[in-house]
Formats: sequence, C-alpha cells, structure tokens
Amino acid sequence: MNQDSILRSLIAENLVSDPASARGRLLHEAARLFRDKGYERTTVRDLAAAVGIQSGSLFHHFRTKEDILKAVMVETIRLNTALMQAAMEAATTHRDKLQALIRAELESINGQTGEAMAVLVFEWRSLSEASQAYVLELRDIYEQLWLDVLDALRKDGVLAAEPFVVRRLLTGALSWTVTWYRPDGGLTLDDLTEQVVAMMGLTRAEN
Amino acid sequence: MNQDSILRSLIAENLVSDPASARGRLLHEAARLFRDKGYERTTVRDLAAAVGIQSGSLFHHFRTKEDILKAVMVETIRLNTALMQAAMEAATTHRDKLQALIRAELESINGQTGEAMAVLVFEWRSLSEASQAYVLELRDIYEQLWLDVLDALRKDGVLAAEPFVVRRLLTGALSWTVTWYRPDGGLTLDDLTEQVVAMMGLTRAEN
DNA sequence: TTACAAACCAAGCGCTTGCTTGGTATTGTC
DNA sequence: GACAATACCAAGCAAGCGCTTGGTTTGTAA
Repeated sequence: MNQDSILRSLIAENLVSDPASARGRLLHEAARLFRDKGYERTTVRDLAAAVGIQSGSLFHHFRTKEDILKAVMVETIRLNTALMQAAMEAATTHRDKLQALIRAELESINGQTGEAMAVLVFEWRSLSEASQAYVLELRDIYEQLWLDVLDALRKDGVLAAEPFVVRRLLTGALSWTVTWYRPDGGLTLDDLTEQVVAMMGLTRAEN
Repeated sequence: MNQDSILRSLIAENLVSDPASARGRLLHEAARLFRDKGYERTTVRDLAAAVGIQSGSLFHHFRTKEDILKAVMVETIRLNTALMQAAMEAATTHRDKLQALIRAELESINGQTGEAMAVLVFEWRSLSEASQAYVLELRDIYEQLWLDVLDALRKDGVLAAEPFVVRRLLTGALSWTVTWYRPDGGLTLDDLTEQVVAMMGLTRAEN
C-alpha cells in the first residue's frame, strides 16, 4: 500500500476528511494558520477568510473553534499511524524497521502533513482536557509500534539505553526538526534519517 | 564557581533580576503562568493577581505584556549560558564535557529554571520579531559551546554524525523532556543524562 | 415545479482583552 | 519633617474576541 491508497481508504472509512471537500480544505488552512500564528492568535475571522466565507458560517461546519483544532489533531494522528504501520511492515530487520519509523516520522513532520504535525506538538495545551484524553488514546497505538521495535533492538544488544526513554528522546529530537529543517537546505530527509541513525551509533555495517 | 555564586554575580551586573525583588518575583510567577496556561491564555489580570497587585499596576514595571515575556526569556538565557560555561569548564575530556553540557541543560530544563525554559521553547512565536532577533543573538553564544565540544568528539572518531545536526537533535530531545520527565518517577537527572549518553553509543568504557 | 435541507451571509451581542488615566499611599533622602 | 520619587489602586476605555441570530442562496431529488 502506497501513501495515496492509505489516505484513500481512510477517507472511505470516514476517519479523515477528503482534502478536496469543504471540511478538508478548512482543516488544511486551519493547520497552516495554527502553525504560523498559533491557535490563540488565529481568529475565527482568519479561518473563515482563508476559505472565503464569513466567520459565522464556520459554525455551520464546526460547533466551536476548539473543535477545529481537535479535528486537525485527530485526523493527523489517524493518518500518520496508518502510514507508520505500513512503513514498518515493509522493512525486515529490526534495525531497518527503526530506520523506517524514523524516516516515516520525519516525513510526517516535514512533508505534506507537516503543518498539522507542528500543531499537534505546539498547540497541545490549547485543547480542552477531554479532547486531550481522546487524542492521547489514539497516540498510544502509534507509540506501541516504536516500543516494540526498540525492545527488539535492546534484546539484540544493539541499543544500550532504555527503550521507553529512547522513544521519548527521539520524539523530541524528531519533532524539533520542524523548527530548523528545510528540504532545500542541502540535506534530504534520507540524509537526515541517516544522521539520526548515526547519532545512535547504529551504522549499517555493524548490524 | 557554584550555581549560587554565578546567580549572584549576574544579579550584581544587573543581567538578571534578584528573585527576591518585586521584578524578580513577577518574572518568576509569569514564567509559571506562561508555562501552565500559555502566554496568550494568561491575562495581565492573572499576572497581577499572582503577585498581589492590580492589573494596571503591572504597567508601572513593564511597558507591555510582551516585555514581560521577553524579560523572562532574556534573563533565562543569560543565566543558563553562564551555568553551562561553568559546568563545561569543570570537565576535562571531550566526552565528559559533553556529558556535563547534557547534564546542565537537563538541569536547566527540569530544575529551578524549568518553568522559564519551557516558556523559551513553547512560547517563542508569541515574541515580536524584533525581540526574537535579540534573543537569538544571545542564544548563539550558548550554542557555540556545544558545537565546539561536538566538533572535538567528531575528530576523535567517537561521533559518527554531523555536529550541527547532532546539536539540533539533542536540543529537541532534551527540551522535550519537560513534557514527560518527573524527578519523582524513579529516574534521577544523572540517570537520564546517562541514558542520553548511552543512546548515543558513548559508553564510559570505550572512551 | 415544488419541496426541503445544506451552505452561507450580514449584523451584531455580550464579554474579555491589553492598556490608560488620575489620583493616593509608601518609601528613601537630606 | 519636607519633598520627591517610587509603587500602587480604582475605574474604565477602545478594540477584538467567539459565537448567535434571522434570513437568503444554492444544490438535490421527486
């Protein structure tokens, strides 16, 4: 399954919005605005203007402004969990599975869904507690993928640190790339992936 | 120089506010509120109430609300640059210098100045562009400390990845600890430091 | 053509926001 | 003890906020 067919099947199951639909376009613009200006600094008038309607008309599609933020986050997690799963299943060795996960997460942070992923990282506190709990549940599925691979590497004797700590350190390291990585800066995503693997001392030759 | 004497000399030079002064107490409360609720969600009334004065009286001490945010960030960077420098100079080998830097940064993120450091990471966009530029200048001094040590390790053949990439990955990994690390969770800051070093494959025996 | 719902507009309400104003205590100095 | 300077209060203004309301246009299907 390639990325496009994964997206299409999620749309068919109504788990994410079609980017071509009114709702999908709004969520895309919202992600962009929330990333650029922050959730609080983005007004419903900004959101409405971005899709060419009046501010009041937004509330025909979403009950509250926060619902829009929640939808951005939920749909992003759903899509990326599916993409991760596919990327990992395509690899064979534990080391390659880890590299695939790193590569996939870098892609989700710096590629098409980058705006939404940045929102997920930096606008977390703007979600109500109830919504936070819901999103956290979705994230657990996603996190288990990582822990399984890191546990295996640990048992192989390739990884010296605790898997759950490593995952959290990696979460930070990879999320943070959104603040500095630019695809046109002479470093491809593949290069960056290799740098991460190299920093961990997991060079290809050894394993 | 221990931490306390560093703080005192910075106060004497008027580079950071005395925590006991009115200004210092306000900045401390501001850091806490900004971290807990975010800059935008924190009102000047919240800030004033936290130090027991009326909202209007704030503007006797600071010209604008944003000036308070800027002051929190500037003073935090000044203090931590000094702490880092001291921590690093106390170590001898390159590996130990790196470990000292990691330990110091974890301390600044999760210790006394943790609230202010979290603000520095997560409220960056709330600063005006002019203030951002000023804070960035201060940060460059700080960053050079890291790059010098990482360059040395690279030349020693102990580090396989590019120093400037590693620094950015570490920035993310260490900053992110503020979202999950709890000192009472069975993992000390020393433990955590060792985990970071272990993740990088720099175990004590080898070097 | 008719019927009806979904999508949208124009206007604005009620509230909160950062900040200002004019005046009053409090503190330090000679 | 006179006199500033500093620190603060009480009140409120202008602007911007999320969201509501009542009504109109557009799409769809019989």
